[in-house]
Amino acid sequence: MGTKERRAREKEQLRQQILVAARELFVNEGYENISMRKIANKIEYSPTTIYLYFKDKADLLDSVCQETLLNLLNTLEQLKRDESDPVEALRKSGRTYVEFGLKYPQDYKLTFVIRPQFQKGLGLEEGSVGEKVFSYLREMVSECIQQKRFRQMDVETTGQVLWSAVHGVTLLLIDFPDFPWTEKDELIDTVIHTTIEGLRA
Amino acid sequence: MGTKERRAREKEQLRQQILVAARELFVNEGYENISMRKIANKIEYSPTTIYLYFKDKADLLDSVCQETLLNLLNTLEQLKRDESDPVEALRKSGRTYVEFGLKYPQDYKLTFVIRPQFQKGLGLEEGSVGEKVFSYLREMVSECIQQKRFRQMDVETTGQVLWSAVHGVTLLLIDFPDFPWTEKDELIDTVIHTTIEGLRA
DNA sequence: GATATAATATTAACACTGTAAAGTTAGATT
DNA sequence: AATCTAACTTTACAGTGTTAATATTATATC
Repeated sequence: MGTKERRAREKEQLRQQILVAARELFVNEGYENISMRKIANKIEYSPTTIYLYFKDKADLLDSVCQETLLNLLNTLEQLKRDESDPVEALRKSGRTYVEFGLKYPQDYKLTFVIRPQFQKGLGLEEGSVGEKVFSYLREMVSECIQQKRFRQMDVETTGQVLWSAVHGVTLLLIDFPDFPWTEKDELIDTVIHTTIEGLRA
Repeated sequence: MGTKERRAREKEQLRQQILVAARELFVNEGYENISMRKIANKIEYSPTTIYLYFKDKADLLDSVCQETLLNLLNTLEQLKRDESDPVEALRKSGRTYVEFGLKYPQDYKLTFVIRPQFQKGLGLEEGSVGEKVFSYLREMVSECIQQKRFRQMDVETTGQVLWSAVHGVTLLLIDFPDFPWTEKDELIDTVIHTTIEGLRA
C-alpha cells in the first residue's frame, strides 16, 4: 500500500512549506526580525513543529541558503551553452552573478554574509551546491587561461580574484543603496571589465 | 567652578566605558549574541543605564562602528606621507585596508555589513568619518589619473571599483575562513595588483 | 548645615525570543 | 479492539530589548 509513500510525500510537502514561508519572511523582514513563532503562524502550525523538520533556526536558514545557491547555479548554467569566446562567457557570468545578487539582495546576504555567522562549515564541501557554483567559475577561468587569453596564472587564484570583485560590488550596492554610486550598470560593467583586463595576457 | 566640567568628563568616561565593553563583547561573541544585560554586567551598571547614553542597541553599535571607521582612517593616513609614486601609494593603501579588515574582522563586519542592516543612513554623510575615508581613497585615485598612470576614467567610478575589490576579498577571507584560498597574502596582493593593472593607462 | 533641585542610576514590568520536555491525537499494525 | 508509532501541540524556562516609574545621589541655594 502507498500510504507510507503518501505520508513521506506529505512530510516533504510540509518541509517545503516551512522553507517557503521562512524564505519569504527572512527576505522581507530580515533573519533576526523573524521568530520561529512568526514562521509557525504563517504556516498555521505550532512553533515547535518546525523543530521536527529542522534542527534549529540556523539549520532552517541553512536550508534556505542551499536553495538560493541552487537557484544561482541554475541561473548561471543557463548561460553557459551558447558562447564560444571564453572571456565573453566569463564576463556574462560575472554580470549574471551580480544581477542575481541584486535581484534577490536579501537572499544573497543571507547566503554569503549572514549564514557564515551562524554556520561554521561554509557549505562548500565536496559535492555541495556551493562547491558546484565555484566549479562552474573554475571551469570558465580555466578555459580562458588555457586559450592564453589570460595571464598564465594559477586557476584557483584567478577565480578567487574574480569572485572577490563581483562579491564586493554586489555587497556594496546592496548594503549602501544611498551611496552616490556611479550608475549601477556602468559600475558593474566597469568592475568586471577592469578585473578581466587586469587578468589578460 | 569646574564641577560642571568634571561632571561632563565623568559622563563622557562612562560613555567610553560602555563603548569599550560593547566593542569587546560584540567583537568576541558577535552582535546578536550580546545582550544589553551582558554589557551592563561587564561595566557593573544596571542594564537601563546604557539607555541614558545610547538611544538603543543599534545606536550603540553605530557608535562602535564610528570608532572603527576613525581607527581605519588613522591607519590609512599614517601611510600617506612618505610615498612619491601614487600608484604604489594606492597599492599600499589597498593592502592596509584589507589587513585592517582581517586584523579586526568582527569590527569590519560590524561596520560594513551588520550596521547597514540596522541603520539605514550609511554614515557616509557630509563631514562624517566614513565620508573622510572615501575622500582619502578619492584623492589617491585622482592623483593616479591626473598623472596619467591610470586610464582617463571617472574618478568616482575608479574609486568604487577599487573599493569593490578590497571589500570583496576582505569579506570573503573573513566569512569563509575554511575555504581553500590561495595563500592569503598572495591572494590579497593579486587582487589589488589585478585591479590596478586593469585600471592602468 | 538643612533643603530644594537636578542628574544619574535602579527596579519592576511587558511583550517577545529560541527551544526542550512532556502530553496529545490520529492513523497503521497486530 | 488493543497497541504502537509518527506527527503535532501545550507548557514551560531562561533570556531578550526596552519603557515607565522610582529611588538615589550630588550639587546649588538658602
